[in-house]
Amino acid sequence: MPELPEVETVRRSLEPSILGQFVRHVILDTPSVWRGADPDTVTGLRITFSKRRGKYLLFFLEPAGTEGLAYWLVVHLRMTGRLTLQGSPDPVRLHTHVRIELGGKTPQPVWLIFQDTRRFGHFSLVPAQSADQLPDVLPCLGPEPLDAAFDAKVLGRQLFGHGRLNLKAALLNQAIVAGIGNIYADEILFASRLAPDRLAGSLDEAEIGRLAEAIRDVLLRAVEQCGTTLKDYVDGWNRKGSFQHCLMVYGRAGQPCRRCDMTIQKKKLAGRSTHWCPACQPYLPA
DNA sequence: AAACTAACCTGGGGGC
DNA sequence: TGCCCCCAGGTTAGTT
Repeated sequence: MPELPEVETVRRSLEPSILGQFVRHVILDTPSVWRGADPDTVTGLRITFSKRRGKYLLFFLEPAGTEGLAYWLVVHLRMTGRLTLQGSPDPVRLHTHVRIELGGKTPQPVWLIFQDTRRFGHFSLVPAQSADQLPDVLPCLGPEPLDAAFDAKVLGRQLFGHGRLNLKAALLNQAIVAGIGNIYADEILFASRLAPDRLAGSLDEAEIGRLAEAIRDVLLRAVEQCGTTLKDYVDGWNRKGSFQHCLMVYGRAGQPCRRCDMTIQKKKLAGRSTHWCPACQPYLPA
């Protein structure tokens, strides 16, 4: 489920309630979702910083005094993971895997709850050098598309060497650009008027420019709308996103294109269902 | 290098 | 109502 806009929305919704809080207690209901250092290691540490990198959420945990190690708590929600806040550890809803009690800043404790139906999501707890140095448990990730530095030149450089990869696969490749998943890949390609099966190496300069612009534009608009809720996704306070109302192609196979009325097509590409408008996104450049 | 499959999991929907 | 198959927002590993 969660792609960059959803993960960013979760991060922003959690931040005010968890920054500056101390970890009081970690209840690990499903041990297999936890990797790295023992959960008890973080008891007494304070959350001082949160960050998103691609689809990863990172929390920086610092010791209260000068003694002890700092840690990164790295979370990936995969398809159905949810990170929400509640006032108590109960009720324990179905598919709850981790419950973390936070306190110290607020009079009442706050509980950070991790639920994940499919159990693909996971936590990694790793020692940290500094908040500037991201942990090496993160895989190789491409540039952040919402960073100011991201532009056509950066995208062109990232695509170089992947000339024979189709655009759908290229956008889904986290090492080329971080944070794009199946929904936004299709929406981005529609916005840039490029066919999903065009090869990355076949783009001219103008097309790379359109693609870079569409990546930023679609993701920014989706963040403004607090993400896309199709089924499971909610933010830290159980609120749904609203970008599902803005989708132009994803999930619209057989329906008329919102721009030209042509029927939206669907086929499997890069192993994922891919939606596009054959008129707005002709295979051959217009 | 890239395409393809299966794997990790659970649940929902469609067809019969 | 129930069963079977396919599908799902992600990623990795193994194979051709």
